[in-house]
Amino acid sequence: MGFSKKHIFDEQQNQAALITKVLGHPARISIIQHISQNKCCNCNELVQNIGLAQPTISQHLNEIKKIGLLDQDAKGKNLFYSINVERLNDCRRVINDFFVKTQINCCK
Amino acid sequence: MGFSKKHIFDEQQNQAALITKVLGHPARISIIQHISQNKCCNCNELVQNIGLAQPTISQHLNEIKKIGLLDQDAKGKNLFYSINVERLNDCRRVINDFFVKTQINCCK
DNA sequence: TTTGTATATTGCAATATTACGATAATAATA
DNA sequence: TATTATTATCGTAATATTGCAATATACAAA
Repeated sequence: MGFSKKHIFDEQQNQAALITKVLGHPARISIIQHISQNKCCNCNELVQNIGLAQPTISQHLNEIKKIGLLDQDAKGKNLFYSINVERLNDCRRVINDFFVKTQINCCK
Repeated sequence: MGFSKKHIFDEQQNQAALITKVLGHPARISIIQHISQNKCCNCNELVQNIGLAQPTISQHLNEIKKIGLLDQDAKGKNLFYSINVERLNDCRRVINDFFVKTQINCCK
């Protein structure tokens, strides 16, 4: 198969899984960290810094955009990325909720 | 390709990515939640409750074991799973660290 | 307009993931 | 011992992911 049977799970479960799936690659973790550390970060800088080919970085950026974590600011031929902090907090909350609920259930 | 170039990333990045990758499937989120809610939960109960075939559940359980999140207790022919709460907290900490650091970088 | 720079898209190869039927392995019970 | 119940493993099909070369696109500067 290869595909996931998403319809048998609820909204929350699919949402948590989607967010963690996007984070579930070291390149994407690294990209997010690098963008957060460098206010004006374009694709080329990521390519230089991370050591993956430009199309690969572009592809990973697209995955990260899927959960709304990236803002873009086009300045001439440059495209500067930044983290959407609100969305970052949303994601953090969703994952934290999962951990909190799981832990509470375990310990009662 | 299909494989990830893990060697170009640091320990922390790979660790965060590994944990989130394991959590990045709704079936595994669901399995973890179900085990946490039911003290004595065996494979069969998960199969009944989640609606995936027994080999599929078994496979997902193996993925979750990769990050040490599951304890097993064999009672006769039954195998009862429970959450390793220490490991759960470890994972929570790793992911939380990622979010905290990213957020701090964004807002300075 | 031509050239150069930055990013996206396309196409493809290699590998990984997801799912399940069939079967094996293990242990309790009749 | 034969049967039954529970879980793991094997094999396989379908799909997804990862990575990159080649190419396209968009914009700025010469």
